[in-house]
Amino acid sequence: MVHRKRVTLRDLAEHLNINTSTVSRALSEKSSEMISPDVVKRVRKAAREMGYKQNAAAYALKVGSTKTIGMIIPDLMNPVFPPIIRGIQSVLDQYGYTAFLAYSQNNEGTAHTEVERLISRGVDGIIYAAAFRKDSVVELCKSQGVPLVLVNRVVDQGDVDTVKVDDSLGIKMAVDHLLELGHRKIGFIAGPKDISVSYIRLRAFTRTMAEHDLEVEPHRIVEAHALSEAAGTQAMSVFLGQNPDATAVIASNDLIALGCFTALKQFGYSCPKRLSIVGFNNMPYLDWFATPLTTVSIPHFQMGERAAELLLKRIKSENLDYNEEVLLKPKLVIRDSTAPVIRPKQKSDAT
Amino acid sequence: MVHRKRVTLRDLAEHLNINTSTVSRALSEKSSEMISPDVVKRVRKAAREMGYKQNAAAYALKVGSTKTIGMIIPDLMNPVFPPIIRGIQSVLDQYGYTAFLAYSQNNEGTAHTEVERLISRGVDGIIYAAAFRKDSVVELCKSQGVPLVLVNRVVDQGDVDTVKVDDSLGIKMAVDHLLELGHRKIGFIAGPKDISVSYIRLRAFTRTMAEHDLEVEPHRIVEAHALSEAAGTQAMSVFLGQNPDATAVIASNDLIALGCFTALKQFGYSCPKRLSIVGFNNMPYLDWFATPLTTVSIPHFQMGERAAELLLKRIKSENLDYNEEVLLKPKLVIRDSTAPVIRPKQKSDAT
DNA sequence: CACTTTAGTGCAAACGTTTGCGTAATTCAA
DNA sequence: TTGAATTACGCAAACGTTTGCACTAAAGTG
Repeated sequence: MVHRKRVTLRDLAEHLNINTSTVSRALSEKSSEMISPDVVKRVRKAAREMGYKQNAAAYALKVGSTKTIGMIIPDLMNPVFPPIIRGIQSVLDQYGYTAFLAYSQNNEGTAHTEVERLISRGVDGIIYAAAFRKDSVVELCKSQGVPLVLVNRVVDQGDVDTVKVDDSLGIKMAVDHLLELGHRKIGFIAGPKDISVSYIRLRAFTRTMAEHDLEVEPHRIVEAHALSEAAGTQAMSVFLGQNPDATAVIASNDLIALGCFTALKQFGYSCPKRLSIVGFNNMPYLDWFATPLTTVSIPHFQMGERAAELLLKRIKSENLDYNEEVLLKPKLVIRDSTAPVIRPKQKSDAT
Repeated sequence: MVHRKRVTLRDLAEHLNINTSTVSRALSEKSSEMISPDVVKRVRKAAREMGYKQNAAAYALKVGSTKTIGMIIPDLMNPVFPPIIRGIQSVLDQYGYTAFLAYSQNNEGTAHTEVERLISRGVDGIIYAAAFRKDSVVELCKSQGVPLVLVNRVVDQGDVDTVKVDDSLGIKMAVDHLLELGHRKIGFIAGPKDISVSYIRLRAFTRTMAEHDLEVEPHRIVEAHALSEAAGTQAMSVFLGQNPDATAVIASNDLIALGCFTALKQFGYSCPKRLSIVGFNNMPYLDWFATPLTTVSIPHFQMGERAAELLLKRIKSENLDYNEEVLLKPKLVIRDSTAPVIRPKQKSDAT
């Protein structure tokens, strides 16, 4: 019994000998009060029995809203994003919205085309978790009148809704932690500086150090070409080459921090004995690692929730000019990759 | 410059002083050959300049195909699924399809309602990675005429397209590996038996053992109430309670295997010295773990690809009766959680 | 009782496409 | 040059909804 044909409003109407408009109104929560309670009851009963499902395409065409949104993340393989996505969807579900998922692959060009695809699909709004500091996507959305909220990564020009965590505070906590452990020669493995989080975290690092009257020399900072594991080991290799005396590094990212571990191993150094490492993001399963990573934790799920709430609000209000910023608090989770500094007996301890 | 109104076919037609049907045909790849090359060129140029984007809702309403599919997974937090999703989308992208993502939360009821939602959204097909052995979703899809392909988890009744890996072979490899290491007292932490993978893997375990003339007694098998970490430690606790002599266990799942680790720790046992563990799935980042898990690896990404290909094929052919099964090969990746058995000096070594 | 108001329902247009069919203009065969 | 075949395009219907408006019948008002 294959029902290739779905049951439509007209089918219901004919079956009940009433007009399709009455059926439509009876089914709608808001307009059902125009209709006599008795009819409403009969219509809904018939709808249930005959298995009526609203045709989303027809609705979208008529009303102009698809009840869908698009979300763009850099890469699903980065374990940071699944919780964010879940957060988004948890609130979307409550309002009958559904989400498309697309990837930027850390490339603004593909992000742009993906956004175009989503807009062409008629999404009511977009959550963008892959922004570059200078990003054409925000112009695109603005020109097309599509609500947009940025999450995690933000954009230099200020007039757009954003949900982010206080990266500066996070880095400050990391630095303070290392200082308390006695570290002074601290390095920073930054991410690409065209991504806001990389930039902000790096600046927060130097600023916090400065507040403690610690000058950070240029060779203490090296920039990874991506927020990835591979880029991390590459960057850490050059760092270790030019900083044999460093006792700790902060990585812009957990993935970069992992990369640091393998570079460390290649140099025959051990963590945390020879060098402490702290990451950023608190990705899942870190507790299981051989040397569990000290890292600053961000409220992934909550970020998703707030972003979705903000977007829905913006979709409703039709007021695109206003922009809001919600700032979430990070917190430091201390594990085994950081330890008190050991005063070297000699200047160099080439193992 | 907020363009709240999108440019439509009619806008193009009026601007060019031709009929909308001509515009439509000129833009379509297939029917553009009915139109003079000159007109086609002009239309496409104008479309580009005026920023025309096809209205997906209108197209869907008219043609009946939304060029979207739905995928249902148990839970995004399970690190096995992101690669599968990526695989699916990588082939979907090539054909202009987009995917909705929904979660069953390992509950057939919610899976059912999610599928209904997706169908109501007009998806052209569904990829279902969360099936139970007896699952109403396949009936639902069949009755609604919606193409369905199962991935990873399959269903008892046979007539539905599936992409799966040879679980039995995977377990056989795991058992053989343990036997080679000298293990004989091997346990199995099974998953819920209403999920095909749990059931099949368990059966493969007892069968393979039998092939080696090893009877497996009932107390050697305990069933976790879910394919999750928590369920794993719970099950492993009862296992250890009733099997003080066991030297190895196979877990139905990496997540369950992780749970086994913590149960082990609670008993003060060490892995692999006291007990070897092997998992299933080869989730990401296992290499980083304190004791890297020996596990059977499945081709996640490829599974996604094949599932998408199969679904697209089924969507095109309109032939719902036929069903196909693609079977992928697993392989064993040996890490540190398995080691040769140590012959106990005494019968009991209560630490 | 004659009237205005109100409640309940039907009619028809519209959303932006696609596509079968008709028709005018062009080409071809003879 | 004439008729048939072909090419290129326009006309209009249809997909399944929603919604402003018109209409009927009942209820309320004086």
